Amino acid sequence: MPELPEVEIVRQSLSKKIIRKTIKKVIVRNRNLRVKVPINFKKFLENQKILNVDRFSKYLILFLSGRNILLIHLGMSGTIHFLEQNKKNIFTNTSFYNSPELPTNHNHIEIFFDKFKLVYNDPRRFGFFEIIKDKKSFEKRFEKLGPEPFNSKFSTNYIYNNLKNKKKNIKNFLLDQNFISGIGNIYASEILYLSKINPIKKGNSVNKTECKKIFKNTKLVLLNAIKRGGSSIRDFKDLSGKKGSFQKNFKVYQREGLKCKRINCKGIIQKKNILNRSTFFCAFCQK
DNA sequence: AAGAGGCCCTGATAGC
DNA sequence: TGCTATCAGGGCCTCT
Repeated sequence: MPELPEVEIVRQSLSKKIIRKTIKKVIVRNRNLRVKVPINFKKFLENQKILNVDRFSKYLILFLSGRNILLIHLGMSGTIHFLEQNKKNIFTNTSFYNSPELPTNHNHIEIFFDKFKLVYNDPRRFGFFEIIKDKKSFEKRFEKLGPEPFNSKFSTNYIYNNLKNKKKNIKNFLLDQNFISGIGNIYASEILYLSKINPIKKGNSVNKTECKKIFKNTKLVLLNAIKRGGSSIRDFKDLSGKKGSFQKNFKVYQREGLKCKRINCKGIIQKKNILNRSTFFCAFCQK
């Protein structure tokens, strides 16, 4: 479901709720996520205080007082719900990302604090929870991943040097987390549109000027998305204003058959399957 | 070794 | 109505 901007919005909302709070109780209702939830998962969390909520790429990183680290990945369909406990001890939903009401099914993990709880819901179960026990394993966990777009390691030259001898198409490069971390299927299409590059263009035929555009537009698109609270594409029911709104800024994603938004461009947005992921682009202005 | 493709899983929607 | 097929915001593993 979420790409870097959406996970960042979750991180921000979570921070406001749980930093310096202590986990009272944990219920695991279904261990069968993408990675099996460890059998002693509760032990690692209960009575731990949340020191900080960080994020790398699409991973949420919760630093716990006992020095363990909880890693959360939302996969394609994971959502975290915040439920407040009222005077009658009934939990009522106050969701913060993309999920107006707590669904009845697929609530796999519940984390109780004083007066509220977090519920992890994930129909497809591509998400996962992981406990990391020390700093070394923590660094190792992310060592194969490429830099985030905001990291100084990410630069025009970094892009160019990685692409220059490669036959892989540029769309798949942007989705390759070992090259750059945080871009997903929506933002890859959007970045290439703004950069006027055709998604099927091979790495070795992307020139330096184009790399510069990718560099600039990657940061632009992700930062704008964060500014607008991320993109909400599946949940159209909620009107509470808690949804992200970047979907209104999509130039190509889910715009198949519609006119290209570039001024004076006569192109029509096309949809093409690249490595089994839908890719949207304007063949007229993306060369 | 790089790169293509399959697979994990459920739910919504389209088409017959 | 009730089937089947296709597609979803991700990432890991395998095969060539």
